[in-house]
Amino acid sequence: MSCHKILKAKGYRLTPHRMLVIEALHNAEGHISAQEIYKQLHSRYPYSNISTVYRTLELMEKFNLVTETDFGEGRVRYHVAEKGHHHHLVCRRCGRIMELEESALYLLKDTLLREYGFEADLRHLAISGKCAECRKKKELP
Amino acid sequence: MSCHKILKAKGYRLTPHRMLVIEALHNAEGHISAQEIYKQLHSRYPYSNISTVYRTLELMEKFNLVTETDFGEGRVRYHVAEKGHHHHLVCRRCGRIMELEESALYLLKDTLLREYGFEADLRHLAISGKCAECRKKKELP
DNA sequence: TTAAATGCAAACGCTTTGCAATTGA
DNA sequence: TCAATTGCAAAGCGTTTGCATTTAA
Repeated sequence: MSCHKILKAKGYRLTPHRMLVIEALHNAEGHISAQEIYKQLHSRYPYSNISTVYRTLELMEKFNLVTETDFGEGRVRYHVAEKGHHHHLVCRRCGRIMELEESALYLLKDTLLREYGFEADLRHLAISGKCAECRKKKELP
Repeated sequence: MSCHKILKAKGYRLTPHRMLVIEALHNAEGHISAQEIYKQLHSRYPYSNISTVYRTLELMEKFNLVTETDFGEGRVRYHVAEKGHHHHLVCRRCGRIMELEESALYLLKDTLLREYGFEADLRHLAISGKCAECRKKKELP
Protein backbone atom coordinates (compact mmCIF):
# COMPACT_ATOMS: atom_id res chain seq x y z
CA MET A 1 0.00 0.00 0.00
CA SER A 2 1.60 3.14 -1.16
CA CYS A 3 -0.04 5.23 1.57
CA HIS A 4 2.32 3.57 4.01
CA LYS A 5 5.36 4.25 1.91
CA ILE A 6 4.46 7.86 1.36
CA LEU A 7 3.87 8.63 5.02
CA LYS A 8 7.07 6.87 5.91
CA ALA A 9 8.98 8.75 3.25
CA LYS A 10 7.67 12.02 4.66
CA GLY A 11 9.07 11.07 8.02
CA TYR A 12 5.85 10.09 9.74
CA ARG A 13 5.50 7.06 11.94
CA LEU A 14 3.49 4.10 10.85
CA THR A 15 1.69 3.49 14.09
CA PRO A 16 -0.86 0.69 14.50
CA HIS A 17 -3.62 3.22 14.70
CA ARG A 18 -2.67 4.86 11.43
CA MET A 19 -2.40 1.50 9.73
CA LEU A 20 -5.89 0.60 10.90
CA VAL A 21 -7.34 3.81 9.52
CA ILE A 22 -5.59 3.29 6.21
CA GLU A 23 -6.83 -0.28 6.12
CA ALA A 24 -10.41 0.78 6.83
CA LEU A 25 -10.22 3.31 4.02
CA HIS A 26 -8.90 0.71 1.61
CA ASN A 27 -11.50 -1.86 2.59
CA ALA A 28 -14.40 0.56 2.34
CA GLU A 29 -16.82 -0.16 -0.47
CA GLY A 30 -17.37 3.41 -1.46
CA HIS A 31 -16.92 6.63 0.42
CA ILE A 32 -16.68 6.44 4.16
CA SER A 33 -17.05 9.06 6.87
CA ALA A 34 -14.73 9.63 9.82
CA GLN A 35 -17.36 8.38 12.23
CA GLU A 36 -17.88 5.23 10.19
CA ILE A 37 -14.18 4.51 10.18
CA TYR A 38 -14.15 5.00 13.91
CA LYS A 39 -17.11 2.72 14.59
CA GLN A 40 -15.67 -0.01 12.42
CA LEU A 41 -12.30 0.29 14.08
CA HIS A 42 -13.75 0.53 17.53
CA SER A 43 -15.69 -2.70 17.17
CA ARG A 44 -12.53 -4.66 16.47
CA TYR A 45 -10.21 -2.66 18.63
CA PRO A 46 -12.03 -1.01 21.52
CA TYR A 47 -9.10 1.16 22.50
CA SER A 48 -9.25 3.16 19.32
CA ASN A 49 -10.11 6.77 19.54
CA ILE A 50 -11.94 9.27 17.41
CA SER A 51 -9.38 12.07 17.69
CA THR A 52 -6.72 9.90 16.18
CA VAL A 53 -9.01 8.97 13.31
CA TYR A 54 -9.49 12.63 12.53
CA ARG A 55 -5.82 13.35 12.93
CA THR A 56 -4.87 10.54 10.61
CA LEU A 57 -7.37 11.67 8.00
CA GLU A 58 -6.05 15.20 8.27
CA LEU A 59 -2.54 13.92 7.70
CA MET A 60 -3.55 11.83 4.71
CA GLU A 61 -5.41 14.70 3.20
CA LYS A 62 -2.36 16.88 3.53
CA PHE A 63 -0.51 14.54 1.20
CA ASN A 64 -3.46 13.95 -1.10
CA LEU A 65 -3.73 10.33 -0.07
CA VAL A 66 -7.48 10.72 0.38
CA THR A 67 -10.11 12.87 -1.26
CA GLU A 68 -13.07 14.42 0.47
CA THR A 69 -16.51 14.37 -1.05
CA ASP A 70 -19.53 16.18 0.28
CA PHE A 71 -22.77 14.40 -0.53
CA GLY A 72 -24.78 17.05 1.23
CA GLU A 73 -25.24 15.05 4.41
CA GLY A 74 -23.63 17.62 6.65
CA ARG A 75 -20.38 15.74 6.86
CA VAL A 76 -17.64 14.74 4.50
CA ARG A 77 -16.81 11.29 3.14
CA TYR A 78 -13.34 10.02 2.39
CA HIS A 79 -11.93 7.90 -0.36
CA VAL A 80 -8.44 6.60 -1.01
CA ALA A 81 -7.01 8.77 -3.74
CA GLU A 82 -5.12 5.97 -5.45
CA LYS A 83 -8.36 4.10 -6.06
CA GLY A 84 -9.10 6.84 -8.56
CA HIS A 85 -11.67 9.53 -8.27
CA HIS A 86 -15.30 9.39 -9.14
CA HIS A 87 -17.98 11.92 -9.74
CA HIS A 88 -21.45 11.46 -8.39
CA LEU A 89 -25.04 12.16 -9.12
CA VAL A 90 -27.02 12.24 -5.90
CA CYS A 91 -30.79 11.91 -6.12
CA ARG A 92 -32.28 14.22 -3.55
CA ARG A 93 -35.53 12.28 -3.55
CA CYS A 94 -34.48 8.66 -3.09
CA GLY A 95 -30.89 9.24 -2.04
CA ARG A 96 -29.50 7.02 -4.76
CA ILE A 97 -25.93 7.76 -5.78
CA MET A 98 -24.77 7.12 -9.31
CA GLU A 99 -21.28 7.33 -10.62
CA LEU A 100 -20.64 9.72 -13.41
CA GLU A 101 -18.15 9.15 -16.20
CA GLU A 102 -15.24 11.48 -15.96
CA SER A 103 -15.63 12.33 -19.62
CA ALA A 104 -18.94 14.04 -18.94
CA LEU A 105 -16.95 16.74 -17.17
CA TYR A 106 -14.04 17.21 -19.55
CA LEU A 107 -15.81 19.90 -21.46
CA LEU A 108 -16.82 21.83 -18.37
CA LYS A 109 -13.33 21.62 -16.95
CA ASP A 110 -11.95 22.89 -20.20
CA THR A 111 -14.42 25.76 -20.42
CA LEU A 112 -13.63 26.87 -16.88
CA LEU A 113 -9.93 26.90 -17.59
CA ARG A 114 -10.25 28.68 -20.91
CA GLU A 115 -12.87 31.25 -20.01
CA TYR A 116 -12.21 31.82 -16.33
CA GLY A 117 -8.60 30.75 -15.88
CA PHE A 118 -10.01 28.54 -13.15
CA GLU A 119 -8.47 25.16 -12.52
CA ALA A 120 -11.45 23.19 -11.27
CA ASP A 121 -10.87 20.37 -8.86
CA LEU A 122 -13.65 18.03 -9.77
CA ARG A 123 -12.41 15.12 -7.70
CA HIS A 124 -14.87 16.16 -5.04
CA LEU A 125 -17.86 16.73 -7.22
CA ALA A 126 -21.31 15.52 -6.23
CA ILE A 127 -24.18 16.92 -8.24
CA SER A 128 -27.60 16.89 -6.65
CA GLY A 129 -30.79 16.45 -8.63
CA LYS A 130 -33.47 13.93 -9.46
CA CYS A 131 -32.78 10.49 -10.92
CA ALA A 132 -34.61 8.96 -13.85
CA GLU A 133 -36.91 6.82 -11.74
CA CYS A 134 -37.91 9.60 -9.44
CA ARG A 135 -38.60 11.85 -12.37
CA LYS A 136 -41.25 9.41 -13.53
CA LYS A 137 -43.02 9.64 -10.21
CA LYS A 138 -43.85 13.26 -10.57
CA GLU A 139 -44.33 14.36 -7.01
CA LEU A 140 -42.51 16.79 -4.81
CA PRO A 141 -39.65 18.85 -6.15
CA MET B 1 -42.09 40.89 -1.83
CA SER B 2 -43.56 37.78 -3.22
CA CYS B 3 -42.19 35.64 -0.39
CA HIS B 4 -44.82 37.23 1.80
CA LYS B 5 -47.62 36.58 -0.62
CA ILE B 6 -46.63 32.99 -1.15
CA LEU B 7 -46.43 32.14 2.52
CA LYS B 8 -49.72 33.85 3.10
CA ALA B 9 -51.31 32.01 0.21
CA LYS B 10 -50.14 28.72 1.69
CA GLY B 11 -51.88 29.58 4.90
CA TYR B 12 -48.89 30.59 6.98
CA ARG B 13 -48.83 33.54 9.27
CA LEU B 14 -46.75 36.55 8.48
CA THR B 15 -45.29 37.11 11.89
CA PRO B 16 -42.83 39.91 12.63
CA HIS B 17 -40.07 37.40 13.06
CA ARG B 18 -40.65 35.83 9.66
CA MET B 19 -40.76 39.23 8.04
CA LEU B 20 -37.43 40.11 9.59
CA VAL B 21 -35.81 36.94 8.32
CA ILE B 22 -37.20 37.52 4.84
CA GLU B 23 -35.98 41.10 4.97
CA ALA B 24 -32.49 40.04 6.02
CA LEU B 25 -32.36 37.58 3.16
CA HIS B 26 -33.43 40.21 0.69
CA ASN B 27 -30.97 42.77 1.99
CA ALA B 28 -28.05 40.38 1.99
CA GLU B 29 -25.35 41.19 -0.51
CA GLY B 30 -24.67 37.64 -1.54
CA HIS B 31 -25.29 34.37 0.22
CA ILE B 32 -25.94 34.48 3.92
CA SER B 33 -25.83 31.81 6.59
CA ALA B 34 -28.43 31.16 9.26
CA GLN B 35 -26.10 32.38 11.97
CA GLU B 36 -25.37 35.57 10.07
CA ILE B 37 -29.06 36.27 9.68
CA TYR B 38 -29.49 35.69 13.37
CA LYS B 39 -26.63 37.97 14.41
CA GLN B 40 -27.85 40.75 12.17
CA LEU B 41 -31.37 40.38 13.44
CA HIS B 42 -30.29 40.08 17.02
CA SER B 43 -28.36 43.33 16.94
CA ARG B 44 -31.44 45.27 15.93
CA TYR B 45 -33.98 43.23 17.79
CA PRO B 46 -32.47 41.53 20.83
CA TYR B 47 -35.48 39.34 21.43
CA SER B 48 -34.95 37.39 18.25
CA ASN B 49 -34.11 33.80 18.49
CA ILE B 50 -32.02 31.35 16.52
CA SER B 51 -34.57 28.52 16.47
CA THR B 52 -37.08 30.71 14.72
CA VAL B 53 -34.50 31.72 12.15
CA TYR B 54 -33.90 28.07 11.35
CA ARG B 55 -37.60 27.31 11.33
CA THR B 56 -38.31 30.18 8.98
CA LEU B 57 -35.54 29.13 6.63
CA GLU B 58 -36.85 25.57 6.68
CA LEU B 59 -40.28 26.83 5.77
CA MET B 60 -38.99 28.99 2.97
CA GLU B 61 -36.95 26.18 1.59
CA LYS B 62 -40.00 23.95 1.54
CA PHE B 63 -41.63 26.35 -0.91
CA ASN B 64 -38.46 27.01 -2.86
CA LEU B 65 -38.32 30.61 -1.73
CA VAL B 66 -34.64 30.22 -0.90
CA THR B 67 -31.84 28.12 -2.29
CA GLU B 68 -29.06 26.56 -0.28
CA THR B 69 -25.47 26.65 -1.44
CA ASP B 70 -22.59 24.82 0.15
CA PHE B 71 -19.31 26.66 -0.26
CA GLY B 72 -17.46 23.98 1.62
CA GLU B 73 -17.38 25.90 4.88
CA GLY B 74 -19.20 23.27 6.87
CA ARG B 75 -22.46 25.17 6.78
CA VAL B 76 -24.94 26.19 4.17
CA ARG B 77 -25.66 29.65 2.82
CA TYR B 78 -29.03 30.92 1.74
CA HIS B 79 -30.15 33.09 -1.10
CA VAL B 80 -33.57 34.37 -2.09
CA ALA B 81 -34.68 32.24 -4.99
CA GLU B 82 -36.42 35.07 -6.84
CA LYS B 83 -33.15 36.99 -7.06
CA GLY B 84 -32.11 34.32 -9.54
CA HIS B 85 -29.54 31.65 -9.04
CA HIS B 86 -25.83 31.80 -9.51
CA HIS B 87 -23.09 29.30 -9.87
CA HIS B 88 -19.78 29.73 -8.16
CA LEU B 89 -16.12 29.05 -8.52
CA VAL B 90 -14.50 28.91 -5.12
CA CYS B 91 -10.72 29.23 -4.92
CA ARG B 92 -9.52 26.89 -2.24
CA ARG B 93 -6.31 28.81 -1.85
CA CYS B 94 -7.39 32.43 -1.47
CA GLY B 95 -11.07 31.84 -0.82
CA ARG B 96 -12.16 34.11 -3.62
CA ILE B 97 -15.60 33.38 -5.03
CA MET B 98 -16.38 34.10 -8.64
CA GLU B 99 -19.72 33.92 -10.33
CA LEU B 100 -20.05 31.57 -13.21
CA GLU B 101 -22.22 32.18 -16.23
CA GLU B 102 -25.15 29.84 -16.33
CA SER B 103 -24.39 29.06 -19.95
CA ALA B 104 -21.17 27.33 -18.95
CA LEU B 105 -23.32 24.61 -17.45
CA TYR B 106 -25.96 24.17 -20.12
CA LEU B 107 -24.00 21.51 -21.88
CA LEU B 108 -23.31 19.53 -18.74
CA LYS B 109 -26.93 19.71 -17.69
CA ASP B 110 -27.97 18.49 -21.08
CA THR B 111 -25.48 15.62 -21.09
CA LEU B 112 -26.63 14.45 -17.68
CA LEU B 113 -30.23 14.44 -18.75
CA ARG B 114 -29.58 12.72 -22.04
CA GLU B 115 -27.07 10.14 -20.92
CA TYR B 116 -28.10 9.50 -17.33
CA GLY B 117 -31.74 10.54 -17.25
CA PHE B 118 -30.64 12.73 -14.35
CA GLU B 119 -32.23 16.11 -13.85
CA ALA B 120 -29.41 18.05 -12.25
CA ASP B 121 -30.24 20.83 -9.88
CA LEU B 122 -27.39 23.20 -10.47
CA ARG B 123 -28.86 26.07 -8.48
CA HIS B 124 -26.68 24.98 -5.61
CA LEU B 125 -23.46 24.47 -7.47
CA ALA B 126 -20.14 25.63 -6.10
CA ILE B 127 -17.07 24.27 -7.82
CA SER B 128 -13.84 24.27 -5.89
CA GLY B 129 -10.45 24.73 -7.49
CA LYS B 130 -7.73 27.27 -7.99
CA CYS B 131 -8.24 30.72 -9.45
CA ALA B 132 -6.11 32.29 -12.16
CA GLU B 133 -4.05 34.40 -9.79
CA CYS B 134 -3.30 31.59 -7.43
CA ARG B 135 -2.31 29.38 -10.32
CA LYS B 136 0.45 31.84 -11.15
CA LYS B 137 1.88 31.57 -7.68
CA LYS B 138 2.68 27.95 -8.02
CA GLU B 139 2.81 26.82 -4.44
CA LEU B 140 0.71 24.42 -2.44
CA PRO B 141 -2.01 22.36 -4.07
C1' DT C 1 -60.97 31.08 20.29
C1' DT C 2 -57.51 28.19 18.82
C1' DA C 3 -54.17 26.28 15.89
C1' DA C 4 -49.94 28.10 14.64
C1' DA C 5 -45.81 30.19 15.97
C1' DT C 6 -42.39 31.31 19.33
C1' DG C 7 -38.77 31.38 23.18
C1' DC C 8 -36.00 28.89 25.91
C1' DA C 9 -32.92 25.65 27.34
C1' DA C 10 -31.19 21.48 26.56
C1' DA C 11 -29.45 18.04 23.49
C1' DC C 12 -27.48 16.67 19.20
C1' DG C 13 -23.82 15.18 15.82
C1' DC C 14 -19.56 16.01 14.03
C1' DT C 15 -15.17 17.92 14.73
C1' DT C 16 -11.30 20.15 17.18
C1' DT C 17 -8.32 21.06 21.06
C1' DG C 18 -5.10 21.22 25.22
C1' DC C 19 -2.46 18.58 27.79
C1' DA C 20 -0.40 14.86 30.11
C1' DA C 21 1.06 10.14 29.14
C1' DT C 22 2.94 6.94 25.92
C1' DT C 23 5.60 5.13 22.16
C1' DG C 24 8.29 4.19 17.92
C1' DA C 25 12.61 5.16 15.49
C1' DT D 1 16.53 9.27 24.17
C1' DC D 2 13.02 12.43 22.83
C1' DA D 3 10.15 14.28 19.41
C1' DA D 4 6.11 12.39 17.54
C1' DT D 5 1.90 10.31 18.57
C1' DT D 6 -1.90 9.17 21.31
C1' DG D 7 -5.93 9.10 24.74
C1' DC D 8 -8.95 11.55 27.22
C1' DA D 9 -12.13 14.75 28.37
C1' DA D 10 -13.82 19.04 27.42
C1' DA D 11 -15.23 22.45 24.40
C1' DG D 12 -16.58 24.25 19.87
C1' DC D 13 -19.79 24.88 16.30
C1' DG D 14 -23.93 24.82 13.75
C1' DT D 15 -28.29 22.83 14.11
C1' DT D 16 -32.48 20.52 16.05
C1' DT D 17 -35.96 19.51 19.51
C1' DG D 18 -39.53 19.25 23.37
C1' DC D 19 -42.44 21.80 25.72
C1' DA D 20 -44.74 25.51 27.89
C1' DT D 21 -46.18 30.14 26.50
C1' DT D 22 -47.76 33.53 23.38
C1' DT D 23 -49.99 35.33 19.33
C1' DA D 24 -52.12 36.21 14.72
C1' DA D 25 -56.16 35.43 12.28
